Amino acid sequence: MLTQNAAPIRPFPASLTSSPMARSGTSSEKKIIELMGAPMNFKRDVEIYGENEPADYLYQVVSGAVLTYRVLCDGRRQIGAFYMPGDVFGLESGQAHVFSAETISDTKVLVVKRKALETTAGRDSEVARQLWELTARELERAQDHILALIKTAEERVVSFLLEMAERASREGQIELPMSRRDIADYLGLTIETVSRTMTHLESTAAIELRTSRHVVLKNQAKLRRLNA
Amino acid sequence: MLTQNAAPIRPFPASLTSSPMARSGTSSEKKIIELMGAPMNFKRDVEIYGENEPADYLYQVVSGAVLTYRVLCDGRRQIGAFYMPGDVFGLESGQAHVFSAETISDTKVLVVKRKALETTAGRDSEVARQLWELTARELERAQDHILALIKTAEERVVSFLLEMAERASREGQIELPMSRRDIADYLGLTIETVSRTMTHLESTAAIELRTSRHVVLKNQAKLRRLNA
DNA sequence: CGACCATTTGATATGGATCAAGCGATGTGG
DNA sequence: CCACATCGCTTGATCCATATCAAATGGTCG
Repeated sequence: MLTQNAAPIRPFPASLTSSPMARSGTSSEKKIIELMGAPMNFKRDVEIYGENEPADYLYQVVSGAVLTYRVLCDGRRQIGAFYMPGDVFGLESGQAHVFSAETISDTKVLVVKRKALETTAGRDSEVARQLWELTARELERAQDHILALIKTAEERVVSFLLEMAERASREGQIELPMSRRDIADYLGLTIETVSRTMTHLESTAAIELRTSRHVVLKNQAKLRRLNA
Repeated sequence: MLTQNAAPIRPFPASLTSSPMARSGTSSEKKIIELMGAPMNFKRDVEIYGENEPADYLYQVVSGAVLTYRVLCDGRRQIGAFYMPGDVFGLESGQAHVFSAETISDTKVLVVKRKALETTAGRDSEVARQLWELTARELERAQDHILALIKTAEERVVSFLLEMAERASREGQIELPMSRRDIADYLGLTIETVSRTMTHLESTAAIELRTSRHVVLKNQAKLRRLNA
């Protein structure tokens, strides 16, 4: 009945002490993690961190994809977000992670020690601003997610597709890294409903399913109308 | 079919220029707005700001209560959050508000010009940290809200009651400032379902409804069990 | 090629929405 | 101060979107 998978393998790079570099007038956009991060690789379906573990690191996806989730006592799983190349995850206000994070494809990330960042932020207001902005963007994403969750099944699926299109498409073609189960748990639906809705969207010529993971947006105007 | 009400009256205090004060090593916890804020009063059911208006101010509730919401094109309303005394709202990452804010009782707030705060944050890392923390807390709240929205009706209502109990109760007695409609739009349910669920919780002795707005938590253990 | 897993499709069940009264508290005008 | 109108809440009856249960299909990897 549980939705989990993933063997918990969680190696950390030995080389992650407070790096003593870069603190001058770094006004270059979104570069903190790029500058300070240590690269790390994960296989697909591997846990990067678990709920309740200390939130000591911040991650940026370089390639691949990651999702975060929480599980209710009876096994229902809520996916918090999907992270694609460029996205930052691992931000938490408290000391411990509220979500678990796991890869959905082979993934390369940059990792930064959170303490190091916060220390730097104390000195460099530009770094502080960037951290704030990351959190604010994450908040905005969560708010959009909330909005999606009050919609009908079809609207949720459409929001999802449009969101993915914005983030991971090449001219209306989306290559979904996640399974139907993941999509369902993100949207608060069942896999059957997600699947049926996709099929229905295809039958109305709004999309085309080259394969179950490869979606072509045939009629974006229509999709936007369906998005409520 | 629309859920709106509230006449849009939106006065701003003339006295809100970047105040030139307080910038030293203010390490006093959560005091930025208290220090810099100008008091303002609103009657009940009054709009404080609207979606798409410039997000120039930050607010802290002193007394009363405020809610934020978005409306979909067909009138469905999603309430983002309820703000009680001490809570800060109006934080936005972009230049414009994504939510509207309106009072649900006569309300006193403290108002700070956002630019002033951000300028201060550029100089004072403590202020920057506080701004960040506020945003992070808001994010956490949104994430909990998401989790609530995948649950059953009863679980949603219970989460809501427990949340309110944490924030606005005196020994298990909650005085709800919001209507059933507001609760329903917060939880993604109908007023009928909220009402029925409350009645059902009362019939199982989990709560007592002194009046429709005055809830007594009779059996918190049971409620917590029902919360999933 | 065969086993396995993800996805789709089909049949049925159900939780919550919708439609429709009733009821009780609050406020207003006579 | 009371009669009445109003509004917010509750309760009841029915409907429907989505869940659940079940099976078929298809794609992938040894």
